[in-house]
Formats: sequence, C-alpha cells, structure tokens
Amino acid sequence: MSEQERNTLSDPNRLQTIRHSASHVMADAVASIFPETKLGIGPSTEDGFYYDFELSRSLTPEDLPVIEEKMRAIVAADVPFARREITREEARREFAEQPYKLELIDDLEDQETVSLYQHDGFVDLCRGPHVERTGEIGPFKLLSIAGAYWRGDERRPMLQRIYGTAFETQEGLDKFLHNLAEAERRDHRRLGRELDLFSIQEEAGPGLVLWHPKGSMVRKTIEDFWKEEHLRRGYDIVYTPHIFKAGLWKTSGHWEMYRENLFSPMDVDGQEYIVKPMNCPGHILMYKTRLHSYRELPIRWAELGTVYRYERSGVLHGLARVRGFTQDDAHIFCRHEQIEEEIVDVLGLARFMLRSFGFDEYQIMLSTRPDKYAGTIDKWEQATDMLEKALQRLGLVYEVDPGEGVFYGPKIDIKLQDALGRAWQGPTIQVDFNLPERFDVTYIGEDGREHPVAMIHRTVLGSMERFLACLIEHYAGAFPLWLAPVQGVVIPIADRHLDYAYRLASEIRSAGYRVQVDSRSERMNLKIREAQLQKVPYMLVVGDKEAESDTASVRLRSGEDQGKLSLEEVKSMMASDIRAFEHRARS
RNA sequence: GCCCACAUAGCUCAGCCGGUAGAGCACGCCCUUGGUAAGGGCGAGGUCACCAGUUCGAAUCUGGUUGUGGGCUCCA
Repeated sequence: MSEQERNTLSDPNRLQTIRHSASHVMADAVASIFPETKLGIGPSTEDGFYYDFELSRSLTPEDLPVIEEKMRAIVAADVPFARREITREEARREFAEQPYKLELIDDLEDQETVSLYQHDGFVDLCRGPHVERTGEIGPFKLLSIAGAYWRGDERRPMLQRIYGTAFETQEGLDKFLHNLAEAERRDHRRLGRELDLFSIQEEAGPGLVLWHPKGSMVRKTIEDFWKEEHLRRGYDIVYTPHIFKAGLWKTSGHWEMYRENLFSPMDVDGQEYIVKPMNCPGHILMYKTRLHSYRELPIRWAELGTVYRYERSGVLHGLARVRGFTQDDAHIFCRHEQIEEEIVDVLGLARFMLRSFGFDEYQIMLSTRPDKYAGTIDKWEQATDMLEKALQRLGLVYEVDPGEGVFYGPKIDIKLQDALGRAWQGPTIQVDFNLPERFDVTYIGEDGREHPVAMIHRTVLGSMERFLACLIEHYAGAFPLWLAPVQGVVIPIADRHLDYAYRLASEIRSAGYRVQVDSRSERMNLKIREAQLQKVPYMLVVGDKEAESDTASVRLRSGEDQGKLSLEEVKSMMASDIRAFEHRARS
C-alpha cells in the first residue's frame, strides 16, 4: 500500500491524530487571542476533540468564529508539527508559566524525558502522535463552550472547554453535522411536547413527569407487556408503599451510603419517614413476614415501583434523568447456588425485552466495587465472580467498569444502542449479599437450619421514564403499531360520512385497536397532514365510494397508499403488523 | 451543586440605542363539505419567569431567585 493510499483510507487512528492535532491548533489560536491563557488538556474524543483553558474572561459563542478563523489561517499556513524530547527539568522550565502543565509533568511516571510537540510558535506537552503538517488537518468545526473541572474533580478549578470536531473529508463532517440535526429532530423533549406524550413543569417541580394520555397509553402498553412476560417467566407481581420509616433506610444502609440522593425526611406523628429511593426494603419486609423453605426458592418479586431520588439540578434532562421515576424492578431471593442460573435467566429476559422493543445492539458492562461500599471485600468478590460466570456461560462479550457498582453490590449494566447508535442505560442486574445480611433475610435449608438468602436486584428496561425517552428517540416518535398511542385515525371526507366513520372506527376498536375519528369540519388534506405529523400508523379515509362499498382507503404513515380495503382486510393488516413485531422478539 | 448561555401569547420566534408589546402556527366563532401533507374571514389571548434596584419612565440596564439548554461531576 502506498503512502498516499494509507493516508486516504479511513483509519481510526488517523482520524484521532487529525483531531488531536486540531486541538493543538485550536489551543494555539486561543493562546494567541488570549495571551494569559493557561492550558489544560486537549485530547481527541469519540466524535471530535476539546481543549480546556483558564482564561482572563469567559468565552461566549461569538468567540468561536474568531477562533475558527485563526485556526483556518494556521491550517492554511501548513506548518510542520515537530516532536522534541526534553528532560523533566527542562520541561518544568519550559512550562513555568503553565501551572496545569506543571502538574501533569509532576504526575508523569518517573520517565527521564517528556515529549513536546511544536507547530509554528506553539509548544505543548504531548505524547503525540500528530499529523506531519497543519495542512493535513481536514474540515473542522468548533461546536460548543462548556465548563469542565480540572481533571474532572469538582473540588478543582473549573476551566473553560471548547468542543470541536474534525474529519478527513468534508462528507465526514457533513454527515456528522447532519447526525446532530437528526438527533435534535428526534429529541424526546421536543417530540414529547409535539406528540402530547408528557410534560415537566416548573410549577410541578423539576424532574417530575406528568404523563399525558398518549404517553400514558404507550407506558400502559409497555407495562402490560412487561407484566405478562414476567408472569410467564415465574415472577409474581407486588406493590409496596412510596414512603417508609427512616429506620428502615438506616438498617438498609441507604441513610449512610445513599444520603445525597435521599429527599429530606418528613414528620408523620412524630416519626420520620422517607420517600423511597429504591424498592428493595419493601420486598425484604414482605419476604420476612414468614419463614421460607429452600423448596420455595427462588422467589421472584416484580414491581413497577415508583422511586424518588434527589438529583442535583444540573443533571436533570427530560425523561432521561428525573427525580421521580418508575423502575421495572424485581428482586430474586434465592440460594447461593442458584444465583448463576438466575442471572442467566435475567439476561435472557433482558435480551428478549430489548428485542421486543426493537433494540438489537447493546453493550454489556460489569461494574465492580466502588469506593463507598457495604459488606466485605470477600463477599464482593464472590458476587462479582457469579455475574462474570453467568456472562461467560452465555458467551456474552462484556467490559469491566471498575468501581462503578452500587454500594450494596456489583452489577451488570446493559447499554442499548438506538437508531442513531447512541448508548442508553437499560437493564441492570445486581447481586447483593449485603442487604440480606443487614435485614437478616434467611431461608430454611434441607438441614432444617437458617441460611442467608442471596438477593438479586434487577431491571430489564431501567425505568419507564428513561426507557420511553430512549424509545421516542429510537423511533423518532413513530412508534411501531403495537406501541402507538393512536393506532389509526378515520378521516371522513365530508360531514355526511361521519356516521360511516364512527361505525368503522367502533368496529376496528372492538377488534382491540386504538382508533379515533377526526370529526372536525376540516378538509381531508389537513386531517391527513395532522395525522401524519402525529405519526399515526394508519389513516383510514372514508368518502362516498368507501361508504357505499363498506371499505376504507388506507394510507400508511410511510405515505404508502394501500387503496380501498374492506374492514376485514384492515383488521388483518393491522394484526399482521403487530404479529410481525412479536415474532421478531421471540425468534 | 459548578461553568457558560437563555427565559416575550399554548408553540416557534421578532421587538435597534430604555418611552407600558408584534408575527406565523395553535385556539374560538362564521363561511366553505373539500379525495391523500396547511381553504378563507373575523376574534380572543401576554402584569414580557419571579423579586428587588437604577431611572421621570424598564420586556429592554443592574443584582438576586426560579427554571431551561450545553457541558463537568453524578446516575435508573
């Protein structure tokens, strides 16, 4: 392969190198505009690059074009990038005015030398590599300004970060910008309002969701499906209260380990109560109402449990990050030797659920012991081991996420990928030896003695809120027929067709479909347009011809005209539409 | 919580340098009964997020509060 060929190929390292070089050029530009600039770090990222700066004043969006202009000049000058190696002492002198760089130099492993990259007059501490010359940096664009803590530590100073991206080709950049626009078009907050699915209002409180009838319909459909599948797979459905006495949360360890997420206690008759942040203690108390034989295990209790967690104001985001949400939770009480089998089953259920909702791509993470944890290291290792074994047994590829577990146990997280390839937190499976111990949860073994029970916490969708956010964006609001809140709209052409329209609608409705009649005295064109914008799967146009022949002219959301179909044909078309989705999941 | 930006009618937005608000869509009424993505007319609707301050006068300037957006930290 020739040198030229190598450079034109879409090599991921090449792209990274370009972006990293672009970040240097950006830093150069910023430093030349703001002479007092203190440099942080400037790496390439998955879809671009950034650089962190400490500046004499705050950046505004108007600064970006100016910086970009400067960058273009540097790229056009096509100056070479030069690597230099110097000793740490020399580096300390070179960056004497750069406190953040000095800190980085001090933190380098005991290497004798450090490498520098220089282009034009700009020198940066950097491992490299870089492109040969600035002219090799392809089309780029600065995207946004953000605050970022130095080294991601909220106790350290906040620097100003500029995000940008660069590509090898103009098409690459265009595609990226197009994707950004597409993501905006699919934004569940926008679609939530446009499709009248839900709202979050200042008056009600940040992070608290009001589910409008249409959003509730989607949610109900998901919940019904979820419950049925759980019953089929040996779960029992339970309900528990929204508040519990504070003592329960002290026993569970939440009071100690999960304090920053708890809402303040409320006083009820002189007793402290706390809104539940999790469902587990309720299930544990229920389990403990009587003795359980090993013969009963595993016991699988599922609850669509609404929990409340205090989330810092800056992290709230539409339905994806809220303060009150409903987990599709379940707790499995079992013997230790049953854990692996149960996890295998849960993974199977989780994969089934994801497929059912149209997600085929996902990524599995194994999160291990965090800094703040309950229980012994020994138990943690045991639990982690079991999760790992189950994953290996199913031959699933996974990554380890060190320190990301919950305080009471390690977990498997499944991140699903939506239509745009973005990852969403979905199913979570956690093994927990700690809560059973704290609450003294046991079963009676074959030997007639008490044994500690093992507990698995799991969700297979995550939460109704976040899952709906993901669904909306995945489908861009055009839900598959079985989930669509309104599955069909009957559109009478003139008022004299209303009777027939109502009759048709009620017959389809009695077959179990959600169909409405658009009875307004508006033109058919308008009704079609609105049904289309509302992403209604089936539009059933009825006029003189249809009323006479007992048919409906079927227009699909895709714009396809199916022609005149009889009532039976319409119903069977809808039925097969739904069946196709079911098969997809079970196959 | 932190950094930056933003907050005008239900929605999307205009409102230059301070002189008490405007469009399109949506909504209501009327006319139109029309064959596959917006028929026409009239009308109603805003203490310009909230609270202070500067000023003869604030949607417009200043400060604070609340909320939202993009990030950081954190997470179902």
